Amino acid sequence: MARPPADVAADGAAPRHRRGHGRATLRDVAQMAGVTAITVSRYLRQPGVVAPETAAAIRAALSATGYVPNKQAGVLASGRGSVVAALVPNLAHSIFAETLQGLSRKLEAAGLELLVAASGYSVEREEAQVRALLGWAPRALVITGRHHTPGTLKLLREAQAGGCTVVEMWDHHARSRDGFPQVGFNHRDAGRELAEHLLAHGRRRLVYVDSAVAGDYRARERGDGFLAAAQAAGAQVWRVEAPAGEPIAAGRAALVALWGDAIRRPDACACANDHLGCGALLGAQALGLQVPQDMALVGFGDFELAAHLSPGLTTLAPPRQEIGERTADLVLGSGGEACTRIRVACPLVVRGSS
Amino acid sequence: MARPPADVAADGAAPRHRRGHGRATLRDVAQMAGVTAITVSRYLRQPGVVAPETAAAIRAALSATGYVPNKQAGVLASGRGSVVAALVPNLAHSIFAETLQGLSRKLEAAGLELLVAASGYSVEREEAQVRALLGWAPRALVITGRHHTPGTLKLLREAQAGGCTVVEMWDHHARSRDGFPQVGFNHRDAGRELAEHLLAHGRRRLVYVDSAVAGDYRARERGDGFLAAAQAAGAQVWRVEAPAGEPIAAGRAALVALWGDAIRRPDACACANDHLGCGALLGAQALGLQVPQDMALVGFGDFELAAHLSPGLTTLAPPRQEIGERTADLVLGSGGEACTRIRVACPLVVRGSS
DNA sequence: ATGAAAGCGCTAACAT
DNA sequence: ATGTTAGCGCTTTCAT
Repeated sequence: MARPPADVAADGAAPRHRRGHGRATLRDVAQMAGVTAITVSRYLRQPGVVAPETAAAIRAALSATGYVPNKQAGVLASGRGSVVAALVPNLAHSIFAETLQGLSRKLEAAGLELLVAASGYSVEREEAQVRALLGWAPRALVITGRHHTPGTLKLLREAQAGGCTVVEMWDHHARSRDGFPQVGFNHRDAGRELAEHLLAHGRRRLVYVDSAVAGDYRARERGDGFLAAAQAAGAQVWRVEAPAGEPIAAGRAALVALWGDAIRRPDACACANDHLGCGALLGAQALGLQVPQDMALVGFGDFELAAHLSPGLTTLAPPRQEIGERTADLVLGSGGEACTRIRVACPLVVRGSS
Repeated sequence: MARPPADVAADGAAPRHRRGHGRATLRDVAQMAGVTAITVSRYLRQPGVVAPETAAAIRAALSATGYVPNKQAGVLASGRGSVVAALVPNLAHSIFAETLQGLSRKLEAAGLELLVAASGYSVEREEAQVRALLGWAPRALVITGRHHTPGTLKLLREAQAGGCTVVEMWDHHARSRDGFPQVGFNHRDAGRELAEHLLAHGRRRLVYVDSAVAGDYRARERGDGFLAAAQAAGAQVWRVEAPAGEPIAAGRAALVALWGDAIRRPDACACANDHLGCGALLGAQALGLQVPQDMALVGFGDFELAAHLSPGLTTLAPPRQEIGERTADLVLGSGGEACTRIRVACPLVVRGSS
């Protein structure tokens, strides 16, 4: 243990209780090395500026004490933090988890740390989390999507004004009202692409199975694009909502219900995501349908399962990790300051289901 | 000394160098409310102790300024932080992502925040990350597994001594040399259980396909348990390593190689994880084998894919989210201080592949 | 119920 | 190349 018992009598006045948590501080290291705190501080940041002998003494003291710098103090004193805060709907969803992994990897290389929170697709929770995250004075705040409460927007704008880089990921919109940097793709266009694919294959009775998750507006927008494109082509098209609950089972149930409706039976079905899509595929097979002959199926997300069913599920493949990496570039300022609205590709992956 | 109000109009005289990042502080709020900073601070923490009128004035000032408390300052002054740091091998692996989601959800409810990092299965990177994370004086440090470098162990012990709760998750060992709280299950036992299942079904030529990831010692330990149990039963058993690269393809390749070896062809194959296992299953099907007649297959992890192939892959289902939740309980001190070594169940899920 | 003083551990600015 | 001083924004302790 490095630190002498709680108080020092050199002061003359009665020392108050020491409040620290007992770990070695810069002063402890400095005393041991026979210098003052600022010298150690300087050594830590630019080892070159201290004299070689001093450096050696400091190195010795550093390892003898097992010194770990207190970052809160550093941030407070310097005004610049090394934390990046990221807010996603759910940490476990593979698309966001992979994005965070990409983000984390690049940030780590730059010495930044990642503070995360999950909003559960609720904009109210999102606002509370943004407030809490901003309390750390992060260097950047990465948020999912472009739909936020007015309160959140206010917080984001203030943070931005205070020098915090704000990035919206997983979306891309040419005329976004708030104007934050973005890294993503347009979900309306994505939905449109799925419809056009099905139309090109001769489908004329299209249905969009929407997510049951209330706050998933990106799924909703894909549906909007899907419906618009199908209507523009003069095809029949409508939208249903998947039942709540476990998404693969929900997709299955949705498909069974759709097929059961003899009056308005679709010949193609687009699902809001690949979980629903794979469920629908499994449901179709359970019903003995031929996919894609009886029913074409497409999804969104390119989840792992989609590639390994047979037939495979046709889907759109967002570059999950790349979104995180490009976001990190933006945060690090190495992405080219010129373009702060990055559109990533979201290619169609055609498999057997369509 | 006296800091001019934040919104000074007559700022001209360059009032010292102000180092703050311009956001409203407690003092700004206090001035506007006609009280001092400490009163606002108290109001924030225990609204009941201030007079109703004062409270009203403070509330008004709070929302007028859009005050966001600076947590670094709070932690520094109070000595108790609200950050929990978590270190996993990879944020994108579903098992860890779900654990983090469970952890995050429970911590959020308690007002704690989550700082994450990914070690990439490297104990050296782990040590660097632990050092960096401890710099935030976290209330708790959650780490994956019980194998660490001596340097990491030293850091962990010092942190623990300084009041930081240290938890090892995803492992459980009765006589762990370092003695940190744990939340997990024993991987040797898990491997043994897989072997016993296969032996009980009459298999006598068993192979364990180990992970190619160098630092995945838990996979290695499952293999140890698997081999020990098979040997104890007098069965033939050996271990191979999956090829490096994308794990489903690797599992496939491993199975093809195994079947191709006519001299030592197994009748059952346990894979280090379900990615390899599903790959092996797909490989067996590609070869035209009957699963499980020609070859029984088991995996580990209960990844989503395992349930949806046909036949389904028999596997061990670790309670991924529960591990995060129980870890949170430990961190929050609500898990019952009595037992700091929590063993969670990891049930065998028998499907068609065995 | 509110305030004043002190200081958490560190770094920016201004010395030397 | 190293030290001194002041202060980041907040909360503690001790007063009123």
